[in-house]
Amino acid sequence: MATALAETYHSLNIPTDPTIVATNLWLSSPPPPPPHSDPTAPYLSHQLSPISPYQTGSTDNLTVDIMNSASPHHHGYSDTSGDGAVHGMQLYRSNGHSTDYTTPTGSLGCTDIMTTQQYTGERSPDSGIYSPTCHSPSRNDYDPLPLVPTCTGLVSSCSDYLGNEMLQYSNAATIHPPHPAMSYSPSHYTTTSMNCDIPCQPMYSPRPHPYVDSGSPIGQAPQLPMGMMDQTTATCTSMNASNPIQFYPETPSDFYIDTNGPSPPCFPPPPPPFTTEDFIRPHHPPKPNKRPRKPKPPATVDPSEIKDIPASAQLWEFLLKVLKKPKYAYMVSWENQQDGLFRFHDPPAFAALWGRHRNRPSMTYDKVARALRYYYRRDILEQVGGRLTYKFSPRLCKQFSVCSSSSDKTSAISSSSKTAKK
DNA sequence: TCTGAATTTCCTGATT
DNA sequence: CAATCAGGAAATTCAG
Repeated sequence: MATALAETYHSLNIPTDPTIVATNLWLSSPPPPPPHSDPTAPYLSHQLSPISPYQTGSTDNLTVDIMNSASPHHHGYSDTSGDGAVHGMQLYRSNGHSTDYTTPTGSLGCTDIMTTQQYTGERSPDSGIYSPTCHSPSRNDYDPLPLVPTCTGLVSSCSDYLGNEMLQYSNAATIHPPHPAMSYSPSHYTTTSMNCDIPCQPMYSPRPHPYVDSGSPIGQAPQLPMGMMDQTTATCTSMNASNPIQFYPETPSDFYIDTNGPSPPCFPPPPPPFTTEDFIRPHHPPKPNKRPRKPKPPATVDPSEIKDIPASAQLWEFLLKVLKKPKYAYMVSWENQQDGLFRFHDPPAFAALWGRHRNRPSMTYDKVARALRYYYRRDILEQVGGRLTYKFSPRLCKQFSVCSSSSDKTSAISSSSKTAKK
């Protein structure tokens, strides 16, 4: 793939750097920046990228450690650059839940996540190091999922969409195609290949953000903060293998970002990927009791979020699959797998996941819960006392071994459950 | 086209 | 007070 990239560069008369290797997205020693950048010039490897309002410094090779934290809502970030700070990361969380984030420099403790939270950096006047700070933007000035429409820097190997109500992590910079005429497919932002011949496609369709009332002057997703990448192996695979969440190493290996001061933009910004309307909470006027149903939106290209779960899977089957995937454990996880007891930790996130699986964008936890309650009478679930806690029935657990980690016979109950009395 | 299963949607009321 | 639970009722989707 490096050969293909080199050929592309050669065809565009773009110098390549021999130190670029397939698994290295970033270089450890950026060359000096040019004296100025020409927006019309070809993208040279040493050109600067635009500086965003959320400029940060160097970027750590972040480890998102959800499973191993004390709380399922706790996310730890490792300081792989070893300087005592976690750099250049933005965290987007829009599920409305309070979360406490801890970094090597201390607890950040953001609590208001009615809007997307952003963790941005502040440069220390002494050390020049950027340290994470917590920024909870107001409802009218937050940054709604800026990565989504630009699909820049997507690493497909950890590209599971965690969703509208879920978490998206980014490091500090944005990948840009090396030339305006080029575009990247998300699938080619792997650690081993880049290709420019497939049109860039947004990973997610633009969607209304549930936490914006109106009037937000959002026209263009802002560029993500830029910073010098101080890791040479900041790849998805370097993350906690049990929690391979979506990750956007934004800077291709052949770009360098100046952290020593403001930099002029070196290429035209991408077209506005969002409109204001994309982020306005859909208005729900008062409805009569018997309301006309909204027409179902056209099916997306692939509504199934988890590829190994058939779109026709029932909710309980979907649940079992999700429960098997550690990366979704922050949404729902076993409380006692032997007993079939599980608990939702992030109900909106799971609802969004289920909704996408079924191409139901308006899915909510309330609806999921209603569907789950129907399982009581079908002896698929049984009632337990705790909030957000459900339990697969002993029949299901015993008969189909779905509650132990041994075998997967979930397909067997599909047919049998169809005979259950309504 | 019809039918039934499995939700999905909306609702009211109770509980935490 | 908000979130969640419980369950009724009706609409929707889809497979057979």
